[in-house]
Amino acid sequence: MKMEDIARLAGVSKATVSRVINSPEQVSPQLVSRVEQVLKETGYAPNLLARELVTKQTHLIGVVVPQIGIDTFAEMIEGITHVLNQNGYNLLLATSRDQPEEELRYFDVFRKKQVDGIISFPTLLLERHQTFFARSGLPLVLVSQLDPGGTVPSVLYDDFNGTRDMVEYLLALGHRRIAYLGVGQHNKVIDQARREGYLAALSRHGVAPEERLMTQGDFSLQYGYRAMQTVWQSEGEKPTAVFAATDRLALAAIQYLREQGCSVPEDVSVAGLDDMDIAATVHPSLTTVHYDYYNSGVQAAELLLLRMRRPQERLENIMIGYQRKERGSTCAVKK
Amino acid sequence: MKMEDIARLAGVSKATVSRVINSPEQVSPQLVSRVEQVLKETGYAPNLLARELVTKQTHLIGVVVPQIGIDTFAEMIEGITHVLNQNGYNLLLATSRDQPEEELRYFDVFRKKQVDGIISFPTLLLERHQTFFARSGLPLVLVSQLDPGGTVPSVLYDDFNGTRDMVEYLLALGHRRIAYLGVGQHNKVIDQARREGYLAALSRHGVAPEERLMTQGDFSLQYGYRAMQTVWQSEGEKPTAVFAATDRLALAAIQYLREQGCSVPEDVSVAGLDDMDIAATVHPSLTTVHYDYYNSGVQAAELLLLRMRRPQERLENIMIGYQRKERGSTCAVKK
DNA sequence: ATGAAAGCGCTAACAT
DNA sequence: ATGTTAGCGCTTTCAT
Repeated sequence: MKMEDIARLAGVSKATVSRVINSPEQVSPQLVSRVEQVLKETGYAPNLLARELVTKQTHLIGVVVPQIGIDTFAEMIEGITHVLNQNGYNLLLATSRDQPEEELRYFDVFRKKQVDGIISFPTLLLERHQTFFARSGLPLVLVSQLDPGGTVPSVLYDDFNGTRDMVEYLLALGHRRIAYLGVGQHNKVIDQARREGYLAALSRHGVAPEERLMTQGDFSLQYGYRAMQTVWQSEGEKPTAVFAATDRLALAAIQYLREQGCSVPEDVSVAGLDDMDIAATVHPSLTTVHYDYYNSGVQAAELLLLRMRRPQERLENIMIGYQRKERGSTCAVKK
Repeated sequence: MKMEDIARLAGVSKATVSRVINSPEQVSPQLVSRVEQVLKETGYAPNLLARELVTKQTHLIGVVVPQIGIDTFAEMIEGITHVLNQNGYNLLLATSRDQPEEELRYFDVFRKKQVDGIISFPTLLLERHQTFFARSGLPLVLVSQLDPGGTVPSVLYDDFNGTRDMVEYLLALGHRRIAYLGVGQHNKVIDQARREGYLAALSRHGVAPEERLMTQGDFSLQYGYRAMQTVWQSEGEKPTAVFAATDRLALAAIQYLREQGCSVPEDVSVAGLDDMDIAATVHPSLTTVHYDYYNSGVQAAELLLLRMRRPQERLENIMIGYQRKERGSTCAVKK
């Protein structure tokens, strides 16, 4: 069923049907109701591909994230989806599985699909990203990372200060040997700011970092467990506290420590970062750094909407703040 | 930059450019390389809208889920995405927020966008769903729910038996007063099978269900906490065990019990359902019913692919099995 | 206010 | 093997 059929059934021209659908105020009331009648009866659905080919607006936004199954990403996508849908946009979702090439491949698909804009959570920015940013002419927003070229606006997490703050908190509790469980292997950028925050806190308090207390891996619980094990079995005095770059790692670390007959927080304090919703529910409740990931998605979507409406306007990056949550998995070091 | 421009630059016709892109074997090697040269230099990206308008294939699959931020949904979407991307399809993602009307609205958008197929995790099937299934002519797959009309294939979770099995396990441990924390308020269908499984187990062992021990709510931790509280404060003897319809509810219930000075599992056993990945990591580790949600997404996507390739073939529903995981949050009832 | 016709960028049948 | 041409289903001038 196409527009021409509707036109014939209503005894009008294609153009009139199109007007009834898109700008009924331009058509006489009688014809409007006559056409609408037919529209109802037939259950006509306009072919948006055809419309979009003409109008050059697809109301489609391409979104790339490393994964979906991780709470923080899922929350963020939920925020993006909400705002975008609210504004009449649909989202084309893809996962890069931590591979920058995959991400670029999707950028290309998005471009061919004529998306109106792109939101991306990059793993690692390659030179080809820059080329794409410069050439595509598409409205873009980055999450969690800065565009070295300075043309694409970003939504950033204040990981450096969040981590520094938490580690200083541990230092204030009297801890000196503080382990760092990172995620650097897969996602360098996510790890970097946290690692630097950790080091900054130590240096500020005159504590020398020890390689054996620092690990890097991925987001998995298995890795968190093994990382804690590696640290725990390393030569030298045991750490009295652990900062994990994500809550999941922290949870896995606590599990390992518990199995070693070591209780948290009495023997070892453990702090995470993310504040996933169950962090306050489990026991011991997790001391962690809270970020509003849902909101970060909302901000990213709104930033993109802004960019699309006023392409030339210079936009500020948005920094997502943190809150330190002191809960049950940390306490003062034993004398 | 359009195809015509490429044609001009390469000194050939539009049709030849199209052939070089879509079926180079039909073009002489010299022209292929000449055109490809130009394609490279210009960084030409074909407008897929135009192609799709002609070929009537968008390689787009519409996916609707109630939410994204819940682990189980996110895992499932990850499975869908993986298979679909692997097969050259992209996914158009929407969330219904537990509203059947929203879901139908997206079905309509999908249809207009000319998607090649739809995967939906319905909250509640209305009559209009049936109408859509019958009229749209689109390849469809349902998750977690049966099509009453019997035309749309489904991927189902064996919630009835999973729950029954787990509750029988609790009964075998000697528990008789077993609470049920349900999710029925928002998603009737998800709750129904679990509730029936619970009742079936009780009835099989001659235990009369008690209204005061059964609640219904949503997926949130807050609700799980309040539900446990309601049950705990109800008139009558305290339950010795709790079956929660999801792990999240179980975790929240454990938190409430702990705050009441009640230890799990010594005083009260608690079992969940889902086996979210941290279920084995937290303490006490959670006795639960395991489902492979990622795989359910894979199955749904493959079922849809099958349906799209052979539209008339009658397809069997797929049942996702369960595994009972006996862990630390349950034990035999105290004598 | 309405209709006729051109055109969006591509594919595919047909002709050469 | 290559080019010409007619659509795909819509929107949007431009006439009337």
